[in-house]
Amino acid sequence: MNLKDLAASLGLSQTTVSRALNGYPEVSEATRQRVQEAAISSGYRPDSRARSLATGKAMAVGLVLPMTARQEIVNPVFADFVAGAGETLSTRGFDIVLSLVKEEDQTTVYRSMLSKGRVDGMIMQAPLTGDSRIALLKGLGMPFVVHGRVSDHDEGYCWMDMDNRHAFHDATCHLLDLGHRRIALLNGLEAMDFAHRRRDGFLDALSERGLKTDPALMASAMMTESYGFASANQMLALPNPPTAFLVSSLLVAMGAHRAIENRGLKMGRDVSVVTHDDDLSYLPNGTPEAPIFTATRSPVRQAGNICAEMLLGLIDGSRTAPFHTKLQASLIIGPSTGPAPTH
Amino acid sequence: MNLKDLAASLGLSQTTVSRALNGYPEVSEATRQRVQEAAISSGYRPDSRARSLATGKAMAVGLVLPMTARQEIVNPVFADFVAGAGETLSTRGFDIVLSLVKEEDQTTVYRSMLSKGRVDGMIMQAPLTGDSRIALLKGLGMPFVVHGRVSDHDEGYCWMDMDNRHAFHDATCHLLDLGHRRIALLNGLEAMDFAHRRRDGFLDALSERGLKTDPALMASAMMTESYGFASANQMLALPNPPTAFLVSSLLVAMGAHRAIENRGLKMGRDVSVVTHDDDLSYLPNGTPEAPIFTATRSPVRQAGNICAEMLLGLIDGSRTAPFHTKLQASLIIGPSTGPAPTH
DNA sequence: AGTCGTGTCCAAAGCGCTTTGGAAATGATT
DNA sequence: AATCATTTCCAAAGCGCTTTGGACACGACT
Repeated sequence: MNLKDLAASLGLSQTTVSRALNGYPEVSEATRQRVQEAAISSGYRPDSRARSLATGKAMAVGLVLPMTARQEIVNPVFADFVAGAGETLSTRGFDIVLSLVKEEDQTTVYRSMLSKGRVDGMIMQAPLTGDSRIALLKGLGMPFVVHGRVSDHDEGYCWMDMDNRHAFHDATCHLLDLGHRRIALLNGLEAMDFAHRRRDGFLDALSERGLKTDPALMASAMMTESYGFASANQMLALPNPPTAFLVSSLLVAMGAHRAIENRGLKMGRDVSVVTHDDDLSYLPNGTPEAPIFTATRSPVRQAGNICAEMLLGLIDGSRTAPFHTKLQASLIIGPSTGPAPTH
Repeated sequence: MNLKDLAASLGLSQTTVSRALNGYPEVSEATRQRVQEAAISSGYRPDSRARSLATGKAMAVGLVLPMTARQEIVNPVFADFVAGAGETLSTRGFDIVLSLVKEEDQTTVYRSMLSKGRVDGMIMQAPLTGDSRIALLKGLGMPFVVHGRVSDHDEGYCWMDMDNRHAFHDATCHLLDLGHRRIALLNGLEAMDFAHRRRDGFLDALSERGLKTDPALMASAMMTESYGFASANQMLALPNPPTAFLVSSLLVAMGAHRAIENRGLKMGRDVSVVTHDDDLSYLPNGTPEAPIFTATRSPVRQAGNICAEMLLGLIDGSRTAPFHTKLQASLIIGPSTGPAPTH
């Protein structure tokens, strides 16, 4: 059943039926009523392609996310981010078209987006340092928003980012204020741009207080629980072990926690831990009333909301690129931090 | 730059240009060469809507996933599942259109899919017990595959499922064989269909050996680390505590592990733990050589591959619904299980 | 009676592609 | 030289919608 058939069955023109269905005023209320009923009872569903072709609007946005084929790992924040973006987009009638991009095949990059008209704009997630995909997106001449940014090149496009540098700077200061002097950094893969910024925040805070960094207390890897366990365990075995850990994700913090307990130490008393918390729905940091870890929190779901909102502004023309949004993480104090032990 | 312009600039007809670009044989190699070069240099990108309208194929599949608005939780396996499905689909030129469906608004359910032509088929994830969405999908008259199934109604549509009942039956037997008699079940939300099946497998194994179940040793909730910690902790405090835990997810198992260690017990010696492991990329169960937990493993990413493959078969007509795929989990033996302590 | 809105509807022209049913040119065969 | 198959190309008809530019009827106002 298409519009033509529906119009014929009603003895009306396609124009009138289309207008009746889409709420245009040039049609009498009685006719509109009649048309709507017929549409429902006949199970008429408009063809989105035809409509999109006629209107020029796809009513969809593309979401491109990297899949490093080598490591076969999927970004754990993805689910919550997409939930946030989807939430915002669906209230405005937009769909999400996923584009899983393997890093290496730059030729077929954005294949789905390569054919025109599928989406009205794009959101890019998790840029790497010096990510070339941004230039690619610019070349497509389509509105886009980046979740995160590329350090050496953060102008000329829209991005939304958490202030990673500031968050880790503050977290480090918090530990320093508690008297900690040997602070370890368990960072994410430094190929990711945000990890870069976090390290900078950490290092700046230390050098502001005239402290030197110990390379043995800095690790960087994919953010898994096992990594947290192994590297914390190793650092705690050093002759001069750290009294505090600054950690890049809750999962890694859980590993560090395990390593601490495993050595008969108590987190928050013998060793302090501050972690970043993306506030993933399936990985809560305890409860709001009783967090497990002291954390710099920035809900990634909200980031999804904001990116979507920004992109929609770009698409409907109410805003023009480039503009940016920077979010500040909030420092949540939990029982995982305490004064540096004195001995 | 559209096909018409491109054809005009080459002095050819649209027909010929279209055929040259799409690899039809009715065009000379020289012309094809010329056309392809012109297409690239002019930055021609075909309009997917127009193409889709003309061919009748959308070259996209819809992925509907529930978002229980109440709990605001996102299914943690989603990311890996979509990675698997996306992997398979992208090699065949298919895109993924996401549809985040809030449970309650059944009216706008599959809004994106409600307008015709956007997708050629759909994959549905994480069905609830007695999920009404399956009837809805049937009504759309479009091929679809369900990841999981609905217990009381698993005929008449395509599904792919891990044999949850069998896996948990075997895991329970494994613990029974080790001499455990008080075994606790930390299950997922029993509104989820798979949780139902897992409980059945667990209960069947117990009753086969003539053992009764203790309601105090059965918990069911969203699968978070905190839940694992809290309920394991509570059960271990019972006058007659369990000697083994059968757990529904790695995250919950980590919480249980924490509770065990927290009480000064040692996992694998004092208390055994078997968990299900979806093999999520960002949440590995140790390493392949050295798993942390004894686990029933079934990679959800592979499930994504299979669902996509099934759906593609349905779409291209090489297979016809309904048919099913049932996967068996493999039992991985790790250090988290050992003989029941005797005292 | 003539004019002017105003409300209601329609025919037809796109949107940019694929595909059908030829047509023209070329070379091979009689 | 005439016939036929082959190769190479094209005009035009969709696909199903939106939207432009009227047409027509009707009552109101001069």
